[in-house]
Amino acid sequence: MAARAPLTREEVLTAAAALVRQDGPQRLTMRKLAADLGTAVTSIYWHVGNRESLLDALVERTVAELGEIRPRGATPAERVVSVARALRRQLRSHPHLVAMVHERGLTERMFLPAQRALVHEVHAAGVRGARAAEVVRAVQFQVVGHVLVERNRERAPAQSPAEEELWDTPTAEDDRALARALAAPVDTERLFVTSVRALVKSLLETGS
Amino acid sequence: MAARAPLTREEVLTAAAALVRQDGPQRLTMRKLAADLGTAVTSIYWHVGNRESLLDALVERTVAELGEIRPRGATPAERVVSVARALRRQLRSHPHLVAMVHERGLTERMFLPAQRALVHEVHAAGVRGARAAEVVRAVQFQVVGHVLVERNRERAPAQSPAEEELWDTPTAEDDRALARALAAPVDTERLFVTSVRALVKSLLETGS
DNA sequence: ACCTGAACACCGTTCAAGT
DNA sequence: ACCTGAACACCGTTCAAGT
Repeated sequence: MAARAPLTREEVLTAAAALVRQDGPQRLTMRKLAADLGTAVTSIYWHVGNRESLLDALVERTVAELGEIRPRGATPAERVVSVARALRRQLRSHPHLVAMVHERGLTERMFLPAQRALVHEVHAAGVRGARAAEVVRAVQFQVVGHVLVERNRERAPAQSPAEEELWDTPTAEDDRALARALAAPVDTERLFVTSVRALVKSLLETGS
Repeated sequence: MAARAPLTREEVLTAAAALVRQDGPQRLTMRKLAADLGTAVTSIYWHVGNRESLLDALVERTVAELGEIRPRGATPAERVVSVARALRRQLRSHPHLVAMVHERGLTERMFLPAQRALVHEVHAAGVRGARAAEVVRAVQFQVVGHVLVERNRERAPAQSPAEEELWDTPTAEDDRALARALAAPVDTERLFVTSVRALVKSLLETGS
């Protein structure tokens, strides 16, 4: 039995990332992590401080790994929408990142990679100054909020009141097509694009 | 010392609600709850099953306590915005409800009280069927998402990169007013209204 | 500088036993 | 029907002691 090579901070982070990828941050325990690494629990503390700062470091690392965002499309509005879509795709490809960032109050962080691109496009649309800042922030809240709700619905338990009950005749006001549409599962991708497009259209076309 | 009156399910829920109101769901422990109630921990299990279903019941109870939502305003668009604002206000007056609902994957639940009102207004705007459902859902995701992000930012730790650094000259593209606006704290109420108004405007005015 | 086991102060939950 | 204490299998973290 060769003695274990000395533990490094990077090694701890990588093992923690693997654990989180499988089971989510909730289920990352210091003891399980130590077992995976083949060390004593207490060694981990020497390298990363404690669980809190371990998760901090993990968020930082994962965000840094997200690639740059390249806008696509003919008009500034289209390009803003493409930034929003790209960011959504990035976040969805790291499902637990969203939870980690949310739990740690760092939603701001999730949006940083896209901000530079967004500022550029809003400027290209001729909007500047405080108004431009408002547009950037509106898109930020829209995208991050949507992803949070989306992720949330995915891990939702069976709807507690059945959908049909919710959309009975009085609520739907005799609009059968509406009742049917609301009872059906949401096409979140489509809803996302529709919403962002609508938001951006209004915000970019309104005069100062 | 009079013997304790028999414990009831309602009593447990009320004590749990008080604990959650102060410290949030994270900090509600069965043992603390038992201590507050002056009973053995295990008595609680007899009345509410376990921690999971206790929190379920708490969410149900709190949502039921939210009042009805009355739309205000002259046009359907204005009235939809007023529903969104009312819902946001309700959710913000129960700060921990948002966290509980989110943790339990029940964001749908948060929106139910407002849905009936919203359907009515969208119909009044002449939008029906599947398109109407899309508008309702777009507003739903917008409102719930915004509140989630907002709550999240409020309990955020100190911004890890200082705001000024983020908004240095290259990123802000020589737009000093933009840099200043993005460095300043967000007026979330204003941002919320601006966003919802923009979204609703586009969605209600676009022909089918 | 790095690792270790023992120990502390917590958890949620089960269960047999009481009345 | 309702309550209890003891016990189980977990946590994160600290600390003195090792090399």
